[in-house]
Amino acid sequence: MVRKKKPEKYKSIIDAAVKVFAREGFHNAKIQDIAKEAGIAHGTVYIYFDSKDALLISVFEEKLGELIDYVKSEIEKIESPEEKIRRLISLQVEIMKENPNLTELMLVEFPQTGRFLDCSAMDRVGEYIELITDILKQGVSKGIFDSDIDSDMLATIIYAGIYGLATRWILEKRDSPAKEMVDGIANMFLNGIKS
Amino acid sequence: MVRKKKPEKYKSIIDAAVKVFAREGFHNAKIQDIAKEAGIAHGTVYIYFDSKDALLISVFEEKLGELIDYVKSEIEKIESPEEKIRRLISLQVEIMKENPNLTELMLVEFPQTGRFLDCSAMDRVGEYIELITDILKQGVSKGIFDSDIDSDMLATIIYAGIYGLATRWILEKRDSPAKEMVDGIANMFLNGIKS
Amino acid sequence: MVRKKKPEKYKSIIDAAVKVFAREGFHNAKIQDIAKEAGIAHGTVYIYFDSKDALLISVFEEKLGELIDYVKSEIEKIESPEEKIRRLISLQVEIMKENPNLTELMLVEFPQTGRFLDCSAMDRVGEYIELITDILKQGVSKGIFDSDIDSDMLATIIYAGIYGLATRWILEKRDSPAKEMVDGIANMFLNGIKS
Amino acid sequence: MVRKKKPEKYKSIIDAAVKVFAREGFHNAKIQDIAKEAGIAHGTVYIYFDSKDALLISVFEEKLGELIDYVKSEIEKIESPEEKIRRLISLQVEIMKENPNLTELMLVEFPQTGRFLDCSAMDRVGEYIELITDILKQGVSKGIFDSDIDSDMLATIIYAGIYGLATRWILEKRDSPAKEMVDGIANMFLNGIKS
DNA sequence: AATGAATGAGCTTTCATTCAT
DNA sequence: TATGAATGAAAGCTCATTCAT
Repeated sequence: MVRKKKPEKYKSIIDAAVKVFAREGFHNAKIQDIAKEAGIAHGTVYIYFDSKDALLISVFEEKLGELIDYVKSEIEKIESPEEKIRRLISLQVEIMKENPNLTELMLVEFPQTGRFLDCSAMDRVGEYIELITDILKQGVSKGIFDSDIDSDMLATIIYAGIYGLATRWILEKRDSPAKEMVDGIANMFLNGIKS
Repeated sequence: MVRKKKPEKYKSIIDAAVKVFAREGFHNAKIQDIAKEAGIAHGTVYIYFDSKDALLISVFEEKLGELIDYVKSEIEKIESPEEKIRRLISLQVEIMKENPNLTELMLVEFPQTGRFLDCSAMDRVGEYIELITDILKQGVSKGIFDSDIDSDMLATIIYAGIYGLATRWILEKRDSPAKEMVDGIANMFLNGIKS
Repeated sequence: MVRKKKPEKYKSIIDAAVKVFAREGFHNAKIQDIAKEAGIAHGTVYIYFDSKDALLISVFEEKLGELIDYVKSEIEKIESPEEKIRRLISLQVEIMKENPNLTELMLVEFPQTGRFLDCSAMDRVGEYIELITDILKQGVSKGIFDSDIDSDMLATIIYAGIYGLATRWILEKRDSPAKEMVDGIANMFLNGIKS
Repeated sequence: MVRKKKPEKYKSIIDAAVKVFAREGFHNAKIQDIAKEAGIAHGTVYIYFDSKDALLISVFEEKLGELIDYVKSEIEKIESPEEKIRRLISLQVEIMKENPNLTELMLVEFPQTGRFLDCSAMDRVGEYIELITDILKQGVSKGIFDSDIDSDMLATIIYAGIYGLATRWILEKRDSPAKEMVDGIANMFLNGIKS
């Protein structure tokens, strides 16, 4: 039997990269470390990825895609725009709790290193904001949200709020991002826009 | 606080570093480039700073301190908590517009690189959030803001919102952060918390 | 000489190696490329050859041997020493035209890389010069060539001339090595030595 | 006093490179070795040369230029075309004896590695052949050389002969390239073309 | 204080070679 | 035999830092 290039190894390198990039930062991370984390020889990394940069891009694309798809699928199950917003925020926080390394990478490393890379992952962020915009528009058309709001702008603000909150949480290594904080941010946003 | 007045060259290196770190990112920035930007030989940098890391820390401390002091002094001139919040947000945006390099550095490089540095600059951020907390508390005690709010948490959310908004603005290289957006974010926050 | 008949795949690897070594140079050539050229997996190369070096040596020995045997057999058919020299030169040029890759390898790669290899192929070159020496000696003993000439030295010069001419031809990627040039070099050599 | 980038160091790296490239071959030569040979740190090489390739190109250009200029200046002192040819050959042999490393590099490494480099040194070779062509043309116009000869072609043959002879000499590590051989090759060429 | 040539640790990347299948 | 994923030694190159001037 002829073995195929194992996709599990691809995944395991991505996962190792998430850990090491998050722990060390992209520039301080050594391919050697990632390989060690994945339990393989460092040369093997180059069978699956063209370069360290390419690995980072793949990490972003794979993981960001996964997350956004997950959030989308969860949001679709919900009818009420208000609940969608609450769910969006709590989902984000859940994800943060369960994938602190990945979150750290996305929030801290992606903006810094990603901007020098020619990378489609940036577009996924736009996609995510569109998701929020759509929810807001639904809410407006249903008369739940104030019709004065600029959905695009507000979507950005909400995204930014979650993003910024998460960043602070990450940077301060808080143990629990507090259910209260989720509700707090959700309430504030919703109070601010409800008609 | 006593601060020895720094020589001109010290300042010019800091300013050059702000530009180059923002342009290239900390890791890609070369001491050589910073020296060139400052119009000096690269060896000279080491007369004023112990290392590249130390230079980055000094940049953060000097500049972040300046900014926070400026914001504080502006806020103090205002009486109304609501207006203080509005002013805070618009100041932040003003600063962003006038110091895009510095803003970029603070928002994008500081979180990434700063966390590996043993650095007092982090504390200044806390100071800034306290500033917001104090405003909120004033508003609550004056009956302007809802007494249910958790000032600490909300301060973090507001800081995070501004931070996140700014980050997106930076990353998307928007030409104008839109007066509307400033009002939008201020209104939403204030609507959400006003009693 | 006893040579075990080599399997087809052995030959095909040698031929692929000639192409790839000539095209890329020995050091730039990858075993992978040679395998691809031969239509096999790169691991298979190591079933037939111990190492990349060994493959190069085999290429030299196989191909140089073939060529020298061919030239010898052609020369033997001719009686006149003068004609033998002319034939020798024109044969060399013919071979060059028909096997540009191999010629390039022999002329350009062999001297450079070959000298680091412990390799019997060098001896075949000596054999080739002896062939020329013998022709010259025959010519002298028949009174056709000047008896003053030092056959060994002259053989080297003639070999060198052909070699050098060919090298220039190779390096300049000339399309036609010009019948005239063959006659020119032959005439000059012969005029110079005829008694 | 401000030190300038020392040109002696540039020269010493070139000279070290000549030795090491000749000894090891370009691909086997390590920058480390060249630096050691020059008595400097390996990083220093990169102050003077952009890359290993660039170093090789510089070696070719510097040294080949020097040699050709030297030969030209010597040839100009001589009146008789016949003597010019003799001098040319003996000069080449002299140079070979005095600079065996450089000769080896020029003859063995240049054709092999040089062809992959975008390099003006190739042109200098053409210049050298033109020098021979001009001598031949002078001889023809003075009635010393046979008017039937094709100067261009013959120049190439003579160059090739010297080149090829030198190559064999190099490869066989002969101790003395024998005054006789110089005369032999000169005589043969001249007998072959004299009118 | 200022300069910039020199240093060398350390990293990414390549690819010949191995070996489990 | 044949395969090709995996290995890891080895080398080019960078750039923060030093220090003689």
